[in-house]
Amino acid sequence: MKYFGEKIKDLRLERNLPLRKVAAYLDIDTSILSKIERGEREANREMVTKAAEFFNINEEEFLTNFFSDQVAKIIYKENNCDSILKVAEEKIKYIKTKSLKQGDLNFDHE
Amino acid sequence: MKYFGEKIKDLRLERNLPLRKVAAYLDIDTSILSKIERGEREANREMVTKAAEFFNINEEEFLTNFFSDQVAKIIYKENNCDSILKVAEEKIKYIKTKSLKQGDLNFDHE
DNA sequence: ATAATATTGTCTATGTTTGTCCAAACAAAT
DNA sequence: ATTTGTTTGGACAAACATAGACAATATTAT
Repeated sequence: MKYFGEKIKDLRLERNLPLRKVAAYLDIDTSILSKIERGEREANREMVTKAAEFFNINEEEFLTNFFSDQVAKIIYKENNCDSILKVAEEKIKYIKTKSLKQGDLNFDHE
Repeated sequence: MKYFGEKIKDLRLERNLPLRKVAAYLDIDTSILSKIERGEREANREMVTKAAEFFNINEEEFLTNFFSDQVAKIIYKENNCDSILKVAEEKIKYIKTKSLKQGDLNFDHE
């Protein structure tokens, strides 16, 4: 049960790499990677993709970890998290079926 | 299957109120409420609470609607939404049990 | 002790969000 | 048709958040 940064760190240590190496690949400063690993800064989607590439890990797994962090972060303080997730799931299903014939619940708002 | 703003709008129209009235109670400009109703701007938690108060609606229901919007918005484009939600659920459970004895997965970052 | 690595804090640039204000568009009423 | 009330849109500015660069400090290993 680790958040994204921790996973990165684990992988990095597992392979005995310095921040420098990974940071270089992700094209960010070591200090930033350090912060990401400790949850002090947020990664972004691009970094997730690159990191999956770098560590040769299934990207989807990484993305799931990354996004679930974000979701958890938004709602973990609420006391009805379960219903929130349930409703969110329904909304997404709804969007995905509707989006075939032009979405109504438009989050993008073009 | 409506997003938060639409719900507000429905309630407002149901009761034949102008934006002005509701906006005044929420202490925001009418133009902003108009935008929220149409999904062009985001509401915030305080507005949700106040709106529940104003319309005399169960606050939790409102909050669920509000937060599920946010969750959906973040992940709806991904193709593994279901796993994301599932993992998020687990993470939250984990946080909530752990937080009794000092959380590890700290999103707040104290 | 030295060198490599990692962490931390500060600064700046940049972007995003948020609200205010005004004017245009629209609707309804008299 | 003109007035009145309502809704919407856009310009603008203030407040806020975020990312990254960099330098200083701390930690670890040899």
